Amino acid sequence: MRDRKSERHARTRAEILDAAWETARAEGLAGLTLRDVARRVGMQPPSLYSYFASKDAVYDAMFAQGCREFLEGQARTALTGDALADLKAVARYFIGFCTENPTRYQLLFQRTVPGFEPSAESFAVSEEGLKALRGMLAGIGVTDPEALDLLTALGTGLADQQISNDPGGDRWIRLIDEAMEMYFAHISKRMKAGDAP
Amino acid sequence: MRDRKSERHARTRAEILDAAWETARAEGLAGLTLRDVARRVGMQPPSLYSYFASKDAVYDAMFAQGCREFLEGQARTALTGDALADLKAVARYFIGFCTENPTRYQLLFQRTVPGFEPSAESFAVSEEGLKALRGMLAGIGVTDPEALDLLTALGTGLADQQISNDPGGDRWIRLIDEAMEMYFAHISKRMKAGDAP
DNA sequence: CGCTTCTCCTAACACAGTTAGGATTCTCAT
DNA sequence: ATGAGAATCCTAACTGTGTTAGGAGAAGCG
Repeated sequence: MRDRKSERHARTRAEILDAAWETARAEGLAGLTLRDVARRVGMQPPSLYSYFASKDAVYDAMFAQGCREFLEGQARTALTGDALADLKAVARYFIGFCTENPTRYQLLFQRTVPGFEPSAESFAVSEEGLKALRGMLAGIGVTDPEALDLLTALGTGLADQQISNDPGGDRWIRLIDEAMEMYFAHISKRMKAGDAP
Repeated sequence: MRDRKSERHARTRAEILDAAWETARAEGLAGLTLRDVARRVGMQPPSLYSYFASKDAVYDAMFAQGCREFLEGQARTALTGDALADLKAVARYFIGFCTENPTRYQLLFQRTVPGFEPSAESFAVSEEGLKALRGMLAGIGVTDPEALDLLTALGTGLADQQISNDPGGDRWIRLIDEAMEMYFAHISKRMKAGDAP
């Protein structure tokens, strides 16, 4: 039978989470206030504690939700088999995801919230996303951990820069393409050199 | 004549700043508390307001000090004239500076403190550091803004990754070298291609 | 209908940054 | 040396934060 009680609970929880995202986008991640969230959903602040054990639990739920969104978008990114083109597509997706919602990026990848650390549960979701990303790259032929680190550094660096400079601009597309070409040339050369003796 | 009054003021101010760095390193940047700083220097919290107008002013002073430290170290980085070697040296200095004191890096480059934005004055010091860095790179032959963005992204990405993975390790030296070789090959190719028609 | 459980409330606490206002002490020209 | 003036440092108190305690009322289910 339908469990009306827990359905209602989940619905309210989602409502609170939405309100939390609203405040976070408006006031910044650190500017998020339980009192503000409560006002938005028409409750008194302590009432939120029926749905989240603490403010950190709210951040944690936002984190997990962000990871899930990342995964969904990732699954929609079509690959062609052309390594360089796919590399560009993955990078574009990643940086597009980051710039689309800087608050979310900040929470997921910059870990900029004062004392917050994702719970084991949420972290697992995050790991799943990374695994999928790594799978994509392996499909392209990038498996060397050092090369992967290089690529990761390039990706997060570009995203950071993009967000702090002109989020929403499109100069970054050129920059990403250039970066990926640079990276592709590098690993191609290395693979030709035959690093596995 | 010696102005004993302002000397004493400056001395106490420096003392407070040191205490602030101590707490920041121990508790994290966001965990810095005026009450904690006051306890460390043997004062009551409100007394700090004779030296700093607000908590943000403390962050601001820390920011400016960090920038000055960056400049000093930068001036000590000797260049040889060999472009690739110099590129590596600059990158190593940058990332060494970042990993040496992650708290300082966080304040200077990640801007992770809740509502803090550096004042115009402190920001000027920061700009001076960037100008010097840009000068170094120009000396090596890197002036193309897009190439510079690419390099910046690579540098901050590597620093971020290094700090969150194994600060103090030395694997990053290899990674930096590899990154700089990759970057150098890229701009060399581009310059040969003759991007200036 | 009656029992249980959940929801949401008010009151209050601890701990931030910060302000007000007043002793005390230091500095320096007279 | 001494008194005016300024700087230092204090206590008390305010606002806004997250959070806890405890209870009134509604919702759901037999």
